[in-house]
Amino acid sequence: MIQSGCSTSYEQVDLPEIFSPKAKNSPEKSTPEPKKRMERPTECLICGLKANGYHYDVASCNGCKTFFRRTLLSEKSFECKLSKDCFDLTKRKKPLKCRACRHQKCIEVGMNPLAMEVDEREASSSNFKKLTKRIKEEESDEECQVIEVVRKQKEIVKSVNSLENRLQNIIDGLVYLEAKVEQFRKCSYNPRWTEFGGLEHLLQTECRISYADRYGPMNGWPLQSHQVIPPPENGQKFFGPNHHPDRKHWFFYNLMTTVEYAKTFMFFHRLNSRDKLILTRYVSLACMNLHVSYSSMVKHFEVPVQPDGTQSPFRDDEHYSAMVMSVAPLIRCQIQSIEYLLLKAICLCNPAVPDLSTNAQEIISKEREKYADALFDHCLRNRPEGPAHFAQLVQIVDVLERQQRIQRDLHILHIAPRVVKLPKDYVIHVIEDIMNC
Amino acid sequence: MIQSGCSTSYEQVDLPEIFSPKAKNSPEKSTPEPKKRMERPTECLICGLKANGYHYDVASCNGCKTFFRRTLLSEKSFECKLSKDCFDLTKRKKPLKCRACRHQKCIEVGMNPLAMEVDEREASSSNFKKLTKRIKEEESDEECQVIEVVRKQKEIVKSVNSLENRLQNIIDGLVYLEAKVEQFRKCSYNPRWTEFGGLEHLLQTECRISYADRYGPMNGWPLQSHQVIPPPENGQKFFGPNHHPDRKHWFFYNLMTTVEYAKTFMFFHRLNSRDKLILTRYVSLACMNLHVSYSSMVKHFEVPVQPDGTQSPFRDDEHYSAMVMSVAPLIRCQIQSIEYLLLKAICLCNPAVPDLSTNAQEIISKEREKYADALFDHCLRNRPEGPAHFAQLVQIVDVLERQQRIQRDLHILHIAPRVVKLPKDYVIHVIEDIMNC
DNA sequence: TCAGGTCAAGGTTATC
DNA sequence: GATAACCTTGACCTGA
Ligand SMILES: [Zn+2]
Ligand SMILES: [Zn+2]
Ligand SMILES: [Zn+2]
Ligand SMILES: [Zn+2]
Repeated sequence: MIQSGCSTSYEQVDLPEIFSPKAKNSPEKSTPEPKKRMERPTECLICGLKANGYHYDVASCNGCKTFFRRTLLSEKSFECKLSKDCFDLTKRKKPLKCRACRHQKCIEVGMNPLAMEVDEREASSSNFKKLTKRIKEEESDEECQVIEVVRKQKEIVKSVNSLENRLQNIIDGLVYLEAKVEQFRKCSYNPRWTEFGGLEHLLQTECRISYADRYGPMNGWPLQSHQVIPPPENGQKFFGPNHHPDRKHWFFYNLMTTVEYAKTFMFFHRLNSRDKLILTRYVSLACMNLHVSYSSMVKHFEVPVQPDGTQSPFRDDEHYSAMVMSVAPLIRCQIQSIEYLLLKAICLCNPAVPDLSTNAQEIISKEREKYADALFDHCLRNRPEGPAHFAQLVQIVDVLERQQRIQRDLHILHIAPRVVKLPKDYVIHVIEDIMNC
Repeated sequence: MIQSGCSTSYEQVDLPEIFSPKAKNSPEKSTPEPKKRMERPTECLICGLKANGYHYDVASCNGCKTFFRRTLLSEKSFECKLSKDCFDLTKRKKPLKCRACRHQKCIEVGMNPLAMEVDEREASSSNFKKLTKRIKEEESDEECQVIEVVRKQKEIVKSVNSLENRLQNIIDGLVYLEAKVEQFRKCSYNPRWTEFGGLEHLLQTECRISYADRYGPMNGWPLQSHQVIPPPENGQKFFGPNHHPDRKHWFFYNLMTTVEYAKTFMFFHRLNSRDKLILTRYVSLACMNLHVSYSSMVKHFEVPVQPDGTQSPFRDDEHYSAMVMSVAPLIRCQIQSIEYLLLKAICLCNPAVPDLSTNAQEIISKEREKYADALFDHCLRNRPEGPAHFAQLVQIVDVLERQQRIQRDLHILHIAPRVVKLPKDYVIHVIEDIMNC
């Protein structure tokens, strides 16, 4: 099952398999290979000069490393005085001197602020907060007084920059969140899926994303290839309450992760319980699909690999077509990481979900607008054919919508009837709650 | 017979014990130790912070350890901008930041560059050369001069470097040869031992080591435990011309291998036939013993294990003692692979073998010197107590000498009389030629 | 290896 | 335009 990245939810037939090694031969593949962390990097992904290693997870030079750290920990914000492409190396061989563009590029190539070791002082009094804290709705909270003073001094500057900053903050927030989500997937938290409550329970309980910090990464991941149990032919592996502390049930875990992802959004907490339930029940599958499809694309179209190293091959052409359904559009428009993040937020903020209260519709609609604006702005700045590209990206939302409908239909037709016959403690409630709607 | 690694040469023979662990209490060692290395060190002798162990023979912290290595291997020299007492902890509680004084202090407290594992490139750095040379010659220069002189001596360094290269080449050659020898032992070449000519024939014929390439490894080795025929109680297994193509007579094969090993040495071909015969007849047994004992040590096997997986268990304490005779000293001094290789070459180059021509004595003597020099140098660089360790290693040659004498005496007393009575095609000539001398 | 730290060099801005 | 005060940068250092 590509969407979960798990070929074994209950058994192999439940949902179409979408990935296979065959997929490599897809004629659509033309992504330029981003270099993997295998060899010594040669070129700084930010400025193009000689890289001297990986810094904050990105092949980069010493200068860009220091720059990223400095700017993140500083209180300043920058503004490009040219055309916001000073570090676009497709347009020029050498970047121009521009801190705004340089910082932007650092984020775009994926510099990870979580790799930074900041103490509390630093973390609380700096730009770091912007990138690592979720964006605060309209006005910023009170921070320490020193910063308050600084802010007042720079009020004028700020108002000029505010829109740009706001969009940047949105992106920074999503970048940060995604990093946390990935940590969560890799962490050793692994509840017994059959004992885990349903969606409602998931929504009522505390946010689990931060468990990653408490639990730390799963020991021994990624697994060695001989440890990776191939998905059994009969698909029975995950039937029943078999639970290995270091093996995750990825369909379950990815769905849960997506719900936790939703729970970190500020607007989400302005919804009432019923709306929360309705929204997550509907959108989680599509969000998860986008997540897994994007990961697959980034990994060059191979079988999706979960953080533990397990793969989910699929069996036939039908499954293959089902996969292409959401992966192909991503590849076609060469989606980039920030675009993906904004798109996922847009998927989450779906005001068209049936049965939402009017209030929820309003809130969610406003939120979607925010992310859509940010995506549009981002496209304008970073794509030659900005508006057209934006339109292409938005179409992906429709694809995801159709895809999740198909998956649910298949589940209801083929899986649910079997699940009914299963012993009660064989049922994974989160999956059933989400898939049967 | 443990020394051959085969308890079945012709039959099981008991060797008397002549060597006991007591022998390790060499009376020569009584140097007054300046500082004991017994307990965990608490304080870095250079900077006064918490030491995390001994580095380069000195209780020191990780920082000072790293600093010493870096500065020694660098070409730079430093200069104190204050009064050369920045690391004088009697004058201040915390040292000042000063690389000149820190490096100086490292030398003063006795950090030993010979404990550094440097490759050739690194070793050619001037700072390293200077300090190692000084320590070797036990000069006590004024420390400040050391660094001054370093620059002026860069030319000398180059000539010293060539010696280093030569020593490294010697080691490289032995490492390569050993790999070939091991291949040979594992290969499927397995002549009928009773039809095989004697030592003279072995010397006259082509080098067999390279047969390994032609024959390839023996199929099915190592044998499964159920395939390993336990040595028969009566020791008759290898009596007679029984020959299995995939079972080797290890006493015969190991001796043959040792002669082939000798034949690969350049100096060996400068000897006349008579000297070749005399030399190999005498030294092959000891060389083979060293080989088998070392393998046993490496494999943590009390009983020597042959490449096919067969073992040679021994029956009682007497056999055990006989084995310990040459294995125990190896374990005691924690012999390392390169030391073993050099030691084996030294064993081979024995100018004291009776009846050698004067010419041969000269050649062999020179050769032994070469390997002994290399071993000494290697100990100096890699062992904290280099010279003492070297002495310990050389003592092993004496042990091997006594051991082979005992083995031969036993053979002549107990085995040879029986062999005489055997049918002619039951005799393994290589063994008889070597053991009856 | 890659975090954070340091600081000389060079650039920028403020002031005269 | 000169001078000083301040900021930015990145090579290099340190240690886990
Ligand atoms: Zn760079
Ligand atoms: Zn710019
Ligand atoms: Zn120290
Ligand atoms: Zn000093």
